Amino acid sequence: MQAYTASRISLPSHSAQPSLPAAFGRETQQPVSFFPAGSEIYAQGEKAGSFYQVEFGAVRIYRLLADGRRQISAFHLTGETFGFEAGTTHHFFAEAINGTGVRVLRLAAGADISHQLLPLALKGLTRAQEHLLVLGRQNAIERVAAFLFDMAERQGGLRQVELPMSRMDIGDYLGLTIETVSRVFTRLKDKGVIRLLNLRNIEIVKHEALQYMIE
Amino acid sequence: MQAYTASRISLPSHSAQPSLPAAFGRETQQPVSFFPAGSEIYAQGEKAGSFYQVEFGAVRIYRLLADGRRQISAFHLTGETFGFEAGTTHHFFAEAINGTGVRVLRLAAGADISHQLLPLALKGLTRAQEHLLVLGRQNAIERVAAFLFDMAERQGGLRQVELPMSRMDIGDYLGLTIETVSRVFTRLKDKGVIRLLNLRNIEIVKHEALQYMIE
DNA sequence: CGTGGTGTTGATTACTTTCAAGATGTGTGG
DNA sequence: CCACACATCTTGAAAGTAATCAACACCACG
Repeated sequence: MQAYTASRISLPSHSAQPSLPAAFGRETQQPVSFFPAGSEIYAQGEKAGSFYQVEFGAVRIYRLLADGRRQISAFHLTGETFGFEAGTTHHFFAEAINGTGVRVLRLAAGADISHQLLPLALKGLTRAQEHLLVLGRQNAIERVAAFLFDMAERQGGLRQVELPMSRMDIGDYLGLTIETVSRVFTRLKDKGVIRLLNLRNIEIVKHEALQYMIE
Repeated sequence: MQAYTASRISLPSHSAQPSLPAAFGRETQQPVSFFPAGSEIYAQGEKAGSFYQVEFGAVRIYRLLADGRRQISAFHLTGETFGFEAGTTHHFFAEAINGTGVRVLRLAAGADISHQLLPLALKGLTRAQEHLLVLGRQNAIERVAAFLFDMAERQGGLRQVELPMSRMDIGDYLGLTIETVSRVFTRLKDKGVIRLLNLRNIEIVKHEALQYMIE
């Protein structure tokens, strides 16, 4: 059994203010905060009310069981938005996987941007529900295939895919152990479906084989 | 492996118009439609744009893999709302589990009720993410315990809990086979945690034991 | 060039599924 | 109201998949 305790590694430092998030008005503009690898963006139980846009890097959203088992419910890559939750407190943890730039968009009191948030929330809902199918009904190789397919798609559908997260993160996202994740990578490599360029970069050789695995 | 094909059993018939859904304005009022047990409310690929409130009965939301494996992502009981989705087409199937009354709330063109929908979408998102933890990181007995705990809570926290769905529905919700679900029910009964009043009604004898199982 | 963390591979164990048979429950028609 | 029939559920035995335990390899860092 793999176990964790949530740790606050360091505080973010503010940096420059690059590209404007297209979907939101100027009034919500905030500078970009930098979060070092492994640092906490928000914690379960903290007051919610902001949301966050990834400028660069990657973020994991997760929950813990009392005995330390961890389930990552989502990864967020550059350009993606996260952090909105029901109620006033966070139900999940958010951490930077690597050094990550995040634009914190604090909701002005009374500002009604629900018509902008709703599509994002619905997209997150659809994503979560699709992930339920993977965790509930697919085996190890299908889960990894679905993960790689999704990551490739979110990176523009290129052959080369970057995996900013560790095997342990992948395992905790797919409901598998790191050993099983590793074995499946090896199997996919031996089948010629993927090539392992290095630990964090893979090439999808047989895209259609991958797609076929996940239906 | 358990397999399904989605079937259209019958069409709904309109009936009386009881209680007003408190959260929504008069302009969205619609009569209650009755859906017989097993009938389809909407299908994957159909045009979305309405949402639905359960007046009585129960609904299952699910997805299918090409080979017939099914994952139920949610059950909806009396008073609950469902059907909002990202994009213009449904990604899921919705079926009445038993004879079910549903109020169909069609969105008037241009009507902006996103501020009413957002909390519902966020609640659904939180629910789905919590379910991810169950499917990804909990074993059979913990899954069933989490399910019973949730059902009890949604029915007012009473000792007696009604399970309107079959063992197969429960299995497809929890990512288990019907045999495993049945065995776990027996184990919980033998431990004195629950009593099986009949197939569709259980009594939670040791509420704290159930809670302890799911942390 | 060590050293600690991360990842891979192998052997064994454990849990859930699958296959199979029997029991229970429900609905229908006589 | 009872009897039959079909569907659903339960239980048992065997098989399969992933987890666990363990050792080793690789990589990044100081």
